[in-house]
Amino acid sequence: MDYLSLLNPSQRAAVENTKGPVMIVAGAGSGKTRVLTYRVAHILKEGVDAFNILSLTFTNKASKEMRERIHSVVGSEARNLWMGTFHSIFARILRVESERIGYPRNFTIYDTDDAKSLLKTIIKELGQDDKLYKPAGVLGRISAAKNALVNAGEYMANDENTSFDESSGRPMFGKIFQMYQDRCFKASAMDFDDLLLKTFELFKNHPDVLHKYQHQFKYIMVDEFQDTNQAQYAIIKKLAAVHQNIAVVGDDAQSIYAFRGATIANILGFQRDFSDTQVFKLEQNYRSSQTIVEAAGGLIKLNKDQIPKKVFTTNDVGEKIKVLRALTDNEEGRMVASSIFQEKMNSHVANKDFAILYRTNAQSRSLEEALRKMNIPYRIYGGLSFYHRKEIKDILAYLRLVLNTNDEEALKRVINYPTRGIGKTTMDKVMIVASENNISLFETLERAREFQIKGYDVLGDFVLMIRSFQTMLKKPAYDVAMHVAKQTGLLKSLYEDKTVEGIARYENIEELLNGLKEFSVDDSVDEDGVQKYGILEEYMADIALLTDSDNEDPNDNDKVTMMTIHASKGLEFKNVYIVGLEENLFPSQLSLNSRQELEEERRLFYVAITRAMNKLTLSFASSRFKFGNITNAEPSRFLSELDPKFLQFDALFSKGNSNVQSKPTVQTSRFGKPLSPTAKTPPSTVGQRFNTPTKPAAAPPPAVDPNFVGDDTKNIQVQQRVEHQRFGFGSVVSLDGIGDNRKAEIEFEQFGKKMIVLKFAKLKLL
DNA sequence: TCGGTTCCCCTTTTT
DNA sequence: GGGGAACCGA
Repeated sequence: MDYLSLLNPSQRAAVENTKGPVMIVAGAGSGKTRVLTYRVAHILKEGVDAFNILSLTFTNKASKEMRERIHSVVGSEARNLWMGTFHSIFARILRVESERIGYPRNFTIYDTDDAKSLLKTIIKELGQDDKLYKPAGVLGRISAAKNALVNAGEYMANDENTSFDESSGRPMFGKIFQMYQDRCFKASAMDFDDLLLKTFELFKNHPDVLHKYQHQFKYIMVDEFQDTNQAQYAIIKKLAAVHQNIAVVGDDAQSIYAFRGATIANILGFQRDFSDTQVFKLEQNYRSSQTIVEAAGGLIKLNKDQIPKKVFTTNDVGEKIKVLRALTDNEEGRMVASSIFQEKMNSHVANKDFAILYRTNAQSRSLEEALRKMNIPYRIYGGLSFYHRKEIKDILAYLRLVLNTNDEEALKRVINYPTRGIGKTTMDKVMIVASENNISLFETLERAREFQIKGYDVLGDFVLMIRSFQTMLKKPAYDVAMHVAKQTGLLKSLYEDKTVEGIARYENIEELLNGLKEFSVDDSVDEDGVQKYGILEEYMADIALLTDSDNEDPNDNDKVTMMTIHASKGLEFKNVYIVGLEENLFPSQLSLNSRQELEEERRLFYVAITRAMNKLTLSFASSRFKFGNITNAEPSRFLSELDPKFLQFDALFSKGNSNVQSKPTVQTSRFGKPLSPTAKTPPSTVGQRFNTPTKPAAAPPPAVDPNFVGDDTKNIQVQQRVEHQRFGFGSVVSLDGIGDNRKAEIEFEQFGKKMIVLKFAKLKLL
């Protein structure tokens, strides 16, 4: 295959210059994956062994896709490439080298839930308040430290850290960090960040190990370089130090993980650390229409932090970007669904050519509902992924425990599920004994009788059960898992649950077991001609870092894609809908504190726009459900940051509302209050054609007085008598929250107690 | 100890 | 509007 002829000059240069440090600045849609693919193929054609090539990507999806594409160029040799995510490649190295850092080879990888749960346990053990030391917050700070290559000991030794924690009222932070590390170690577990930090430390403290990998990886490639953090960069810098054949590919305009420690400084650092770096810029966009490319380019220019480049395209001008305005989030869903339906009818595009992108996972609900009603098949990526479902985590926890009885989080999860009479009291006792004797929970269970723990017989049964599973570990993974599912009673308890959710859970377990079966069967044979099969240990190592979308059924993929913008990076679709373009949602409320954060949101919008090939539709709603309350929403500032010449507003806008784009009108449609004439929305023009159930826009409950005017509630007091536009008379019982979150608990004469968010409620003070 | 209920907090974004 | 923890009664 003459792949070189498929490349433009700068792409070709990026592929052919395989020696020395290379930086490829690749604009959106500029054929980055193609370049990376052919570059690997090219290196292989030069006679380099696949084992000597390391290619790091950011997501499983990206690495899988790239491996497949390389496979199609060079054939089965692609199998031997070291190609995967940072986390999975480093986990693999850490398992091989585990004894150097005192871990067993089959260490557990704690996911975020495990980590938070462990932190919570520690915080309670230290007698601290978990409102002050919020597990998620503590984990975030630990994570930030690790990503900056600071371990617990170093953290505590640094005055700046300790005084910061003291002044922020969290003097115990260092201690918690230290204990967390100790407990992870005792549990033979690592969290995601440990996979990076410990790899770094492994290389730093064991030069012979570093030497080995430095010489093994003669060629290194890093995709999405703009999203690497300090730890990731430090590791690849070490690995590349000998051969210096390192190519990084990235686009600063698509850097959207600064919140997680990714730093653009790596791009600048690279050229400093590798002084003779060749830089190639890929600026021709092959993906999107001119309209889309130029609209996106105009938007991203508003950012101060960026490396200047000029992305251009020779594609058609294409259609304008449509902007849909809805009254509610539900209507937004209907409008998007109708639009997709219509588009399919008119242009004969497949479901899989559509993507709906949103800022937060929570937005998927209204869209799902609308698509379902119109019988449009869809698939949601991310969110509560398969491996995070309770029933899946339960069975995996059993399997984790069988492989690693030190795994405290797994043990706590399954010890009383299905219930076997081991409750909180017993477990509290077990945990105390364990920590007094400095032994694991599992060992404590084994010696429960010796420690005179009440209920030692039941505990003993549990231990025996786990031990009996361990005798099967050399059998195919599927056999073990099936046995575990049956013996623990887990399968039975799910089978007996005939609720809709129960059936779904049972099916999920079936799906997991099917996956295991597939994994267990291996059509190859070993040297002795014996059929090989996958064992549990291998399976668990494989899936620990899988989050979603890897068990895709290729025969069942003509579906509309729904995902967060973050998850969409690197993908492309013919028709893209970006929904929820509202202030405080996109850009996120939490990003409004600094220019840097706002610019990251803008880059995120840039990423979203540039996913689209042919048609792009943006939408927003004037009101949206948030925390169970209807909240008003203003159109996003990002809408007015797009050059209006690229936009086409839907019918609503044209009706005497010409300036709506620069200064969006906000409708207060809360609780069915009649809308001003301009906003009297007919069902969206597309919606009408398809019999969407005639929509009572905001689904308003009881009638309200349209002329009701609320008072300023700034000085509201407890016991204040009030009148609510819907609930009538009542008095304030208590007040809570500050600023926009200020809430009042009000006892209404006819409706009882209600929690009212003052910002949105219309209250008369009496 | 357990199951049901209330209540609280929540929302970025992901490996 | 939902999930999870805390709370409560049997």
